[in-house]
Amino acid sequence: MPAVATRVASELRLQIAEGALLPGAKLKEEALSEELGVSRNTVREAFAELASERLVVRQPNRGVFVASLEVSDIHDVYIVRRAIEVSAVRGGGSIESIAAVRAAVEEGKRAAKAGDSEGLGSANAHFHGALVAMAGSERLNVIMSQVLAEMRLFFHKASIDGGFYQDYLADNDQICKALEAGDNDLAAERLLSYLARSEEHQTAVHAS
Amino acid sequence: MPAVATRVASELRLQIAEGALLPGAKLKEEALSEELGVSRNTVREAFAELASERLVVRQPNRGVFVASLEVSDIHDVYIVRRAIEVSAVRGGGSIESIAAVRAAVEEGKRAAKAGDSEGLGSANAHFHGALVAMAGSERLNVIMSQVLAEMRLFFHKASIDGGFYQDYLADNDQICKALEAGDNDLAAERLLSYLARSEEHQTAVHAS
DNA sequence: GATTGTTGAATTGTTGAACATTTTCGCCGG
DNA sequence: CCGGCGAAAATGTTCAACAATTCAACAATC
Repeated sequence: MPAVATRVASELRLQIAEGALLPGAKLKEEALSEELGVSRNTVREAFAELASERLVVRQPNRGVFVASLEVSDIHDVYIVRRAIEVSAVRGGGSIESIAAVRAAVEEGKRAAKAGDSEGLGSANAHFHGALVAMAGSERLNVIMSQVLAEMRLFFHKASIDGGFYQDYLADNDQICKALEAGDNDLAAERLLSYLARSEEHQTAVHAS
Repeated sequence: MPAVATRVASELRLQIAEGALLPGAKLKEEALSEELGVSRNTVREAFAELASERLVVRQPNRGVFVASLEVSDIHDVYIVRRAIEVSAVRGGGSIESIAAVRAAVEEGKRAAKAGDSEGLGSANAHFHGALVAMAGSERLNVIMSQVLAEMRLFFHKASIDGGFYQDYLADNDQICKALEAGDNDLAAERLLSYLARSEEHQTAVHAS
């Protein structure tokens, strides 16, 4: 992807992740074109990239909108997560890749101690990314990073009730311990349990 | 994606799948623009779509090329297949979704009887697509369809040695029988065995 | 009053041309 | 043989225009 279009896509990605652009918001080509000092065509190329990541949806002749996830999408996303995360965990990983998982757990602990709610969410994403990275597949990593980006779309609401990451922190530690002990099946079992609870939680938050 | 750009992308997708555009071939914007009677910008939008599907790769300032898979890519793709196909099979499916799997098996048998090698490959793709569809996840279906499209990139060479689909046909039937019997774990086990053999085969063909 | 056309402005879709930037490649001198 | 020079070619980006579509406001009809 060309340099300028990539920059524009990154900028928009950032604004979506930060919540500056809320789900459902319309992205007008001309407005963005002026605001960012690039041509409409370049904005369009950026749109194409974001659309491929499902961060925006393109409605023909109507425009592009920041993706907004329905309750059914939540379930859909968790099906994907179960498939790739559990598969990666079952396959186990190298010493280094497990160390990366451990590092993400510790990162979460530090954030918890510092009361950094933002950092906790970030560490949790790193943890699950590290799980998938154990499989050593570039494609799987890309898929997972897109899934995590999609999840940020509804984390804004979910993270309101603080302290809900606390439980997950312990889960993550347990999963990591099982991996370090070489008991991949136990790790997978714990991960499945975590994912079930997480999905339930997210669904509950968004049903209201 | 706009209408014209979509049409162009489909056209290129077809030519790649048929082997009219071989891996590594360069796609020149101006040439395609003239040939298809669309503007360069539109061709670029089509490129963006194909790049997101990994059918072409974009090398900045150098152009776009039909993707060409290395041996390491083969392994990578099979990691993804193991993750999503096995997960879907383990989760089982509805009566109708299993019927779709059965339909793909029968489609393969008909093609075999007719000596239609092309149809055999197509039926095999349908079979594995139907397996993933059991999970009922739109995202998983999209991922699988892209993986299958990628695999067509090196099927051209592999399908040369005829009769190699014959064995797979029996495998598919056995997997389907296990699903129909409700024994998802057995189906998953057989699928894993199939995937291992298939990967070995593809690797062998491409090592030469 | 509610549904249905109609009109016109706003937005997206697509084109074509122009220019900047980068790569490619032949060529020439050493 | 080769390292650099420069022209040609291809991509990256912008700009301006027009076509096609959507959308909202308003008129018309029942």
